[in-house]
Amino acid sequence: MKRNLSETCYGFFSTLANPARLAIMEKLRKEPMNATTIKENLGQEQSMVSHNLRLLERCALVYSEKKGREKVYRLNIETMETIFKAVENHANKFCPKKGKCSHSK
Amino acid sequence: MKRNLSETCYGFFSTLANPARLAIMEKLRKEPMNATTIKENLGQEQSMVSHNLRLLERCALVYSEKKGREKVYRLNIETMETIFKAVENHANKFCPKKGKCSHSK
DNA sequence: ATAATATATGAAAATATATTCATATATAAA
DNA sequence: TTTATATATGAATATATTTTCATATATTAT
Repeated sequence: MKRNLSETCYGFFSTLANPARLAIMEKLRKEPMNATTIKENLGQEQSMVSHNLRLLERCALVYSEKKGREKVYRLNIETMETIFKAVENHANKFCPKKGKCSHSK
Repeated sequence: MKRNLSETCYGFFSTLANPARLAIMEKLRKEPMNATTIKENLGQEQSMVSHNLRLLERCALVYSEKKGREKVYRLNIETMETIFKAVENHANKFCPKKGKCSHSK
């Protein structure tokens, strides 16, 4: 399958490059959860959660299943475990101090 | 080593979530290269290349070695091959059409 | 020394993204 | 069938990031 890697990566990484969405992903890594529970657990605005879940789902980083009036989200474990582990390994091996690789100007 | 995964991921992904930087990474994936060659190959502004290489290096996604007045950059292959392959696999498996996972509003 | 080349830096301007607010829709409970 | 709950949507505002420009520094060649 012929794809442009840079473009694919841009979609992928920019979907993940957001603290609120990453917090959601970390929650979902533990267990599936509906949108309201996510909102309550993380103290995020309802509509922000909804916007962000849509982006995550579009990129197939999470799946959802409708359960009555709720919508239960779960992580795409196959992709995300690989990615989380790769980032963890990278950080442990190459980023000596908290904050080094992060967002100090 | 105790780290906050979300924060680590945020630094990592936001460093990668940029088309100009990804283009650099794709070039460096082929072979090491100095900043001027990158600039010429990609037609990017000199100072933008410099700013972006600094971000990539801070996050240890690339390394550099000074060679006279040039600076030769090379990919952190260990990390980046894993990541690129994971994204490629994800896209092939989960993102049926060009543009689906990408940036259509 | 002087000029040329490679890279770096900081700040301003341009652009993109996130967040909130008001409101809509859909489903279930009373 | 009215009310409550869960989620979605669009547009306005707030915030963050990127890009460019002017200029600085460092190294090599003349």
